[in-house]
Order: sequence, then C-alpha cells, then structure tokens
Amino acid sequence: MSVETASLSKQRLRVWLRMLAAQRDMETQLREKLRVEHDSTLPRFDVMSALERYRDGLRMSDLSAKLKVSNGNVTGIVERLVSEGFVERVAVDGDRRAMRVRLTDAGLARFSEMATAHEAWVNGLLSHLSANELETLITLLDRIGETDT
Amino acid sequence: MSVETASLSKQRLRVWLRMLAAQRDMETQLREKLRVEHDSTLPRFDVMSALERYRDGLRMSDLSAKLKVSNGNVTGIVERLVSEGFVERVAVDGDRRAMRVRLTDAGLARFSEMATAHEAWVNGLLSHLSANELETLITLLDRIGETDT
DNA sequence: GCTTGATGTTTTATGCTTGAAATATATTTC
DNA sequence: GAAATATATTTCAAGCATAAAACATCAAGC
Repeated sequence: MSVETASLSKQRLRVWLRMLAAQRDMETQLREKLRVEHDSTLPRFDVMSALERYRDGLRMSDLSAKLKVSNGNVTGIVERLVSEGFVERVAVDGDRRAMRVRLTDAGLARFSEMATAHEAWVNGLLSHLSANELETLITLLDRIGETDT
Repeated sequence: MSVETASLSKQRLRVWLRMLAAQRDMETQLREKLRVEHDSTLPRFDVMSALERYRDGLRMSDLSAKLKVSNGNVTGIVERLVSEGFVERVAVDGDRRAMRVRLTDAGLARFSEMATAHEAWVNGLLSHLSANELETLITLLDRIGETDT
C-alpha cells in the first residue's frame, strides 16, 4: 500500500468519525428538546412525520421500510403512539394480515406543533453554514450512498 | 420571514435528514459486519478503541466523557467486555470510589483485528469521495459544532 | 471529628433497536 | 382443494441509551 493510499484511508476514517460526532451532537440536543418541551422522542417524531406525509396511513411494513428500521421496532413505537391517542390502526380490506396505521386528528395537531419547533431547532443548529455550504454537504452526503456506476 | 429565509430553513432540514440517512446506512453496514465477522458491536468497539489509545486505562467517568455517553451506559458495556475477558477493572490508589478500566492482552489483540477490518470497511464505504471532497466534508462537519464567535 | 457538599460509580425504570422465532393469513402449485 | 411457500405482523431475548435515584467515598469548613 502506497503512502497516498494509506493516508487516504485514514482520512476516510476521520470523515466517518466526524460524521458520527456531528450527528450525535445534533441528535442529543434535538432529543433533549423533544423530551423537555414536547414530552416525546425522536423515534416517535419520525413515525409521525412519515404518517403526516401519507395521510391515508401506511402499512406497518411500508412504515418500517420508509424509516429503514426493523418491523418489530415499529410495532413498539406505534404501540406507544396508539396508547397516547396520536395514532390509530385500521384493518386493511382484503388482507387480514395487514394493518394500516395513520395519525389521529390529535396526532396531526401534535405533530404540527413539534414539526415547527423541530425545524426551528435544526435551523439554529445549522445556522453557521451558508446556502452554498449546505448545498455542498447535501451533494457529498448523497454520494456516500451511491453504488458504483 | 422572507422567501430566502424560508427556503434556507428547509435546506437546513434537508441537510439534517441526509446526515441521518448517510450515517444510518453506514452504521447499519458496520454493525452487521462487526456482528457477523467479529461477534461484537459498535459500542464495544468504541470503548475498546478509547482504551487502546490510553493503554494505562481510563476511569469510568473519563471513558463516558470521551465517548459522550452516560455513565450508566458505560457501566453496562464495560461489564460485558469484562465478562468476555477483553477488559479489566483496576482499583485506583487513593480513591476507593473510582475504577480504572483497561484492555487486557486478549482485548488488545482482539481490538487490533477489529480495527484493521473496521478501517477497511469504512474505506470501502467512502471510496467514492476524492481527497478534496473528504477534506471539504471534514471542514463542513466540524463547523456544525462550532459556537458563535 | 462531624456535617455538608461534591465526586465517582452503579442501579433502576423506561424506551429504542436488532435479529430471529412465532403466528396468522395469502398465494401458488400440484 | 390440500400442501407448500410466501408475506405481514407481532413477540421474544439481548443489548444499547438515557435520566434520575441510590450508594459510596472524598474533601472542606467549622
């Protein structure tokens, strides 16, 4: 392995560590805010956010696919949202295995409040970066997931 | 709020969502590799990594500070590493409250294997990006955590 | 030397997360 | 239409994470 290759490898490692650190810092602050000011959590927020985009509701499996988490995970989060009255489960016609899940009116109202606050928090956390820098970040982050052409 | 301000806010939200997505994708792959190929986990790897840098060991509170996780969290992870024989707890002279934690020889050997593989995985996941792009990413990610000057 | 407060760590309660097994229902194949 | 296979979801066991309380020890001040 050449010197250039070795240092490139180390640089990639550094990028990964910075990604972790930046993400963790932001997540810690967002979670704390959500907990203190809205008595909620990021996973609940994520689920409600997905359901807000699909007002007719989503099947459990669609929900876990969109959020990229396991089925069992979504089961638990939805369970809590149901018990809080923010989400309801509806039977799916023609398939008795499936369940459609959707926001209740209370859930939609609650989500709207949280979403406004959430956007403001993120806005504050990323306020140092210019529009150009934000654009650059999006481009680079997107390229990470790309498969080879 | 002006049109520019509104769209800048949305753009920041997009950046945050991309950060989450990119980080989650990478983490999912790294966790799976660590689980299947080394029968371990990222939290364990992180703890061992910190201890590898401080061969004389670290106090529990130093460890949780470096990793930026709660004390109770570290207690559990170290507990498992101890039971696996990779880490040992040593009494601290002059302070019977504290515990110094350090890698055993087996732990160091194990970590070395994992670290080599881990670097190669990260290397693969970020192989699309050039040195310049990596440098840009590091710079931008670092600026996120900055406090106002 | 006793109290008061600070510090280091673990414990507890709760929730998130995964992978794998279990359950229930649909679909396909013969 | 019965058997085999596939799909949708939940349950389970284990681990990770937090915040808050509990516990143990230390350090200061009186």
